[in-house]
Amino acid sequence: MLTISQLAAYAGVTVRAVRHYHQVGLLPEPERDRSGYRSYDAAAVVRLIRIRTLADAGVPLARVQELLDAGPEEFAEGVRTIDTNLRAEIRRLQGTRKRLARLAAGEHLALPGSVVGYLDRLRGLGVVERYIEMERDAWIMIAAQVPHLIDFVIAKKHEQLDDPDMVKLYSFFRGALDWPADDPRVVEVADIVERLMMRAVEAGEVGALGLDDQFVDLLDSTMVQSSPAAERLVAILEERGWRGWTRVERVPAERLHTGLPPT
Amino acid sequence: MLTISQLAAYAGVTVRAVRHYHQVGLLPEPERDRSGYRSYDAAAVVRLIRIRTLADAGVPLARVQELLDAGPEEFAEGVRTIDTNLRAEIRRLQGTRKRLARLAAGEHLALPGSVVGYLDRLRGLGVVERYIEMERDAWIMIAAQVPHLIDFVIAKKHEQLDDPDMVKLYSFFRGALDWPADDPRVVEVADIVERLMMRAVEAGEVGALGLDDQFVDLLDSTMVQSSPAAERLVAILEERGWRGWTRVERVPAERLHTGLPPT
DNA sequence: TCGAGGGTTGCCCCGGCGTCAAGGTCAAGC
DNA sequence: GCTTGACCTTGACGCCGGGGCAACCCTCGA
Repeated sequence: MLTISQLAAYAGVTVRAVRHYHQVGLLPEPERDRSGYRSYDAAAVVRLIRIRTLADAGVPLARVQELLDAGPEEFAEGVRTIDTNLRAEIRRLQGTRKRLARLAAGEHLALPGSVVGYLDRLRGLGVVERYIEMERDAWIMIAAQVPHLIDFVIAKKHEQLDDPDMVKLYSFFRGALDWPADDPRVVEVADIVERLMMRAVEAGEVGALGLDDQFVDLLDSTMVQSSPAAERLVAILEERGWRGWTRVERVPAERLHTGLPPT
Repeated sequence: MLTISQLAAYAGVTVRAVRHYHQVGLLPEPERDRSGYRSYDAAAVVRLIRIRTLADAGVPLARVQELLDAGPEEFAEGVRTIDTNLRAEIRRLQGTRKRLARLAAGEHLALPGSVVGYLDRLRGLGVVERYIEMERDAWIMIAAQVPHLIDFVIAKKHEQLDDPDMVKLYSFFRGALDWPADDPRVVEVADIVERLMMRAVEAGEVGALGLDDQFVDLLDSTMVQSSPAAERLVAILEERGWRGWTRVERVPAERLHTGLPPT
């Protein structure tokens, strides 16, 4: 006969665990010897190893109980389910490994791939990292608010970037953050933006993304505060009858939306 | 800005979990709007997704805290460790799947492969299943008591089975369980056993496996009670000066051990 | 104006043991 | 025979990562 520690060691569990199984009724209490020690037979070994095999597979002890006391067909059915779950868990862990590797590589897991690709395109245009980071944060917020629209919106932005005027506008973010407010080039940029806005209105691109007003204000104020030149740019446009940036309005009447302009 | 449910949904966690992270200080409490609602920014999204990536990898929240607040090299080192653990966990689960399949197939996980092979050899000799089951239980107990010796002992048993006399002895368990006690063949078997024991003594095979006396008694009594013929066999041997079965003694003096005879 | 569907805090609950605490038993060595 | 140290016993509390629920507040659309 076996002592509890022999039993436990052979099955690869702790003595504490075996007693726990007694407590919850999963393993029947065996006979005791005259000193009160539990004394186990082969059936206990077999049952304990079955318990551990199932428990190692992540099966809750209560379910282990049911399975071991069930008929062979219910048992087989249960094991199939467990194995399916195990496979799923293995795949989940493999996915986690990939995400972990991306995290370690400094990738931005908070953004869908489409947005990352878009930001890379901006980087390719020479846009400074400071601006990219602002825009990235904005996209994170947008993706969180309207995740189902994000790929569609990004596709729109890519289309816009095919317009040379839009590329010129982005060149504003290549060095313009350092321009003084009275730099004459700011006026040139304003002209470009106005042309873009007119075209957007003509194309009927007056969508509402469903972003809340507060957030739009936040994006606009981030833009305005990013540099004196940016502040000036927005002021010029407002003089010409365009209010806002993220969501542009023609003052006083029509509410326009350019399909989500930069920050 | 995001509400807690937008944040939670985007990161794929529950609202409850986000609040839990606030409680344990893992995610800083954000600003509140005028109605007291939490209001999240992009940094919170990034942090939450990092938390989840690590937590999904099985990292305890306290360790997640340390990692996220650590320098890049400590972070990288930590991630390496986590990934190693993940790989180990995946391998563990794959092993569990195999064991589960064996369990479902009705295999005896409680026995090392060497013993299973030995029992199969007995089956091949035509030994009846009733006896095999008795012997299997005995081997489970032996394996549990002296796991480090089991393969060695089984190798010995295989050697013994190369002896034609031993094969004849096992043929006893092919039908002899049904023999009457006064069957003359029992005496023949006793002769065979005696020859085997003599040879074991000559070969100096007088080992002590370290099995406890109680257990040896149990095995012997199981043997004796298995059939009238078995009882008779043991009685004959005792008359001739051999006591015991599992651990044989030459009466009155030398204590012999045959290298673990059957049951 | 009202109800549905958010949000808030606070507290208890779970599984699967680990970890004491406070003793009893047993074999071995002196 | 006595001590030592390794084992055994029961019982109670601790741990993690939240889930669930109560009871209330806030906001928005019909």
